[in-house]
Amino acid sequence: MHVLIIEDEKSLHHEVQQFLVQSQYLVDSAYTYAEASEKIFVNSYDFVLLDLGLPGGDGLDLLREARRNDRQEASFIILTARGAIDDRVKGLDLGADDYLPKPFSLLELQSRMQAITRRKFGLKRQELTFGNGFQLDATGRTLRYHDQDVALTKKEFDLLHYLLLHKTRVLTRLQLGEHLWGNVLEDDSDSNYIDVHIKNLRKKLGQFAPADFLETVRGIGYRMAGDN
Amino acid sequence: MHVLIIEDEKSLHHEVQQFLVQSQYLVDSAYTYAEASEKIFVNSYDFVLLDLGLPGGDGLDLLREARRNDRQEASFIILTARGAIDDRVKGLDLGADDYLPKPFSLLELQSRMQAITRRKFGLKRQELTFGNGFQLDATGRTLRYHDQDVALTKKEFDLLHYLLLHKTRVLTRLQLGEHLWGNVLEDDSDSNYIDVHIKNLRKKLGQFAPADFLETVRGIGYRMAGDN
DNA sequence: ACGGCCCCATGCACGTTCTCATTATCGAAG
DNA sequence: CTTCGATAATGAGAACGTGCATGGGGCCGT
Repeated sequence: MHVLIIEDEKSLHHEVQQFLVQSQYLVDSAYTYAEASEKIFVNSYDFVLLDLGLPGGDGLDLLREARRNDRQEASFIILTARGAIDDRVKGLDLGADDYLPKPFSLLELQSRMQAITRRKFGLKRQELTFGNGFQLDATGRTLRYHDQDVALTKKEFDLLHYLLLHKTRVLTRLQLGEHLWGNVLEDDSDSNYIDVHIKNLRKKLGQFAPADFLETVRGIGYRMAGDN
Repeated sequence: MHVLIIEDEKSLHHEVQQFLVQSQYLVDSAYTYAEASEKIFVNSYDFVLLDLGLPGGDGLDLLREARRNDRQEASFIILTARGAIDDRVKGLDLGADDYLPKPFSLLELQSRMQAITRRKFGLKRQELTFGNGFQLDATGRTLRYHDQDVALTKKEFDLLHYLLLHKTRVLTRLQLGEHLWGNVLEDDSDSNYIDVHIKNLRKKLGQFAPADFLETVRGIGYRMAGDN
């Protein structure tokens, strides 16, 4: 999951960053309006944490811009100073997904992000199931097949998780690269490392059950089949 | 175990503090509302001892704030003046775990804390068992393997105890650092002292039985496996 | 002052990720 | 049905990152 932190206050920024990195998110940083604007335009994120009191411009403009051309599918969480109710209302009007009054604890941030993810993908529980017996727990970062653990590396897990969230949708290598590796859009790297990870994933899953649910869509990308 | 004492009356505060430090807790202190508020938001605790008659604000607000979308996983124990029944009721309503009418004995405090710990982790007895023959007694701070004592240092014991309480859950170095060393998040110490303690622990336990129940989760942290 | 414990620095070992060369497979066109 | 170009899968190994082992120094309590 690719997250952008927009916050000018250094220590808070750093704290949140550390926490998210530890929690296995892929984190980008912006400290000013200009920086944020560029990154939002160039990259594609799953979450944007947006502080409003930015040097160089009104943070809400960023949200407005991003929502206008829906190239940015990120969920926005607004970080407001305590009591700035106006900003909250305006933010939610503009399509923010949630707001978080400062000061907030990291646990709270985490649970909001999880809640948003669940809402966004219409999940009821934290676990994702697929392929007749596999069960992925995003919080514990574990995968099980009928009660036995399946050991995956970090990248393998992230890849599987992302495919699973967008089940039945075809994901291009570009999209996977952006959200899981933070690659910029245009670098058409002739590398095939995503293919390699797909292969490794199939191999590991294949030890338990035929991994035909992870389909190749020739010329486009990969896709996780829905259950039947 | 990380404890925050919120109490403005100096001598009582000091007395409790001394006692808890002696009992091998990791103790933080707050004497005012503002101080308490900051510490609660920055750190993560296992217990918060909360006096309600605070200078600078109503202590119940702290509890309310903390409980609003699980900001803190800490257990709150409210310290009430004798007879202030209203506060007790309000406190328990807001999700306090217990209350303690002043004056109270330190032994009583200790037994309440132990009771809460047992409740929180669903334990019936005081002892935690694991790895086919090990038995950890939290009160006596002793570890035995089939009736023979295993000598552990303070940090080794605390580490083992904490992992055991959260059995099957992966604990990051960050979490261990916060709860056992009281580290704040931002010091990104690239130190490996937690690894060292893990190693020493494994070595000591390994003298009695294979210590494979203490698993490494690469890139994340450590985890105590459940018994089979 | 002494001993033990805790923290830190270093070097090594191993697992993970990525690159590259090669082989297999697909799909369109003849 | 066959051929051919494009695309994907594979295997091997290089580069990188992370955890583990070890020993020394400093700090604390006795």
